[in-house]
Amino acid sequence: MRECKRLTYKGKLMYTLAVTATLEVSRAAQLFHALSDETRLGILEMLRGGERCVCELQDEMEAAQSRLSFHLRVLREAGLVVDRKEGRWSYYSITPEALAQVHDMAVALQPSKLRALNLSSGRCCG
Amino acid sequence: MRECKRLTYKGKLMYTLAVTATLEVSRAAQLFHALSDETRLGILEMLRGGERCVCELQDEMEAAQSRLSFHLRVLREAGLVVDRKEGRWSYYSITPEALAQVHDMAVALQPSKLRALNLSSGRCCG
DNA sequence: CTTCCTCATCAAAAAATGTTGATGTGTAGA
DNA sequence: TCTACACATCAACATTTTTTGATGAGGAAG
Repeated sequence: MRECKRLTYKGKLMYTLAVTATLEVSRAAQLFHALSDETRLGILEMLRGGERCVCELQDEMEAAQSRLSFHLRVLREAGLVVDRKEGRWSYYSITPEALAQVHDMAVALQPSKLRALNLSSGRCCG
Repeated sequence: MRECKRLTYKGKLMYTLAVTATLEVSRAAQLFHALSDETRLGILEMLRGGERCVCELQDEMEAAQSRLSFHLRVLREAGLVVDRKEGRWSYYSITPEALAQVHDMAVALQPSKLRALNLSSGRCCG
């Protein structure tokens, strides 16, 4: 039947977000993948309280240092967190913009009937 | 320092969603994992237009039948889609509740400063 | 300089995930 | 009945992701 038209851009499948913004599927997959691990969700949960150094995360999460470092890298490469060096510590914190992008994607994923037509590109939930 | 208190329930780390709802991390990981693959996102994108049988997805996505079947199973097991048999066809469609749950999780993930205090447990974005 | 601490990175192994081609099951039509 | 179709499932393989322990870089303090 082939009646489903996929919106593409430079050969890449895109999602429409409201009227304006579009997000690449590869970016969506990257973000969702970064969120698909319990250790990383735990890290984000901790960071929701504010900046933390790796050793704090290490204590709290009971994870080996190299393991934590690995997951922090995944989160960093997805843009979900940033790090700041101070002395011999690395402090990690959440990138609100990336989490907002996750929210945008979640909205974009909703079945069309459920999506309001007048969604702005900004957050509507605070 | 250990000043980050994690909310737990029956030994499982939980997220607070607004005041009322809580979501298990393992469920969050499962949902995000299901969304972390471009093929699966493509399937969901197609299904946003409504119910499809596997062969339609197959044509559109240019994917082998067993590959599609594999990804549909991941989506089904995450509760994101349901299938309906009719004759020799299987029609898949989106489970709006699961996508709403994804949205809830995206909201729950936002850094606390950015979250409104009065979020209802329902969708606020339509 | 030497030592200790914090952390990133690496290589090897382990585990999980995805792909492929083959086989099986149920349905419909000849 | 026989054949073709739509789909699920399986086993083998390929690929990716995660874990582990070791090594190394850089800062701080003696």
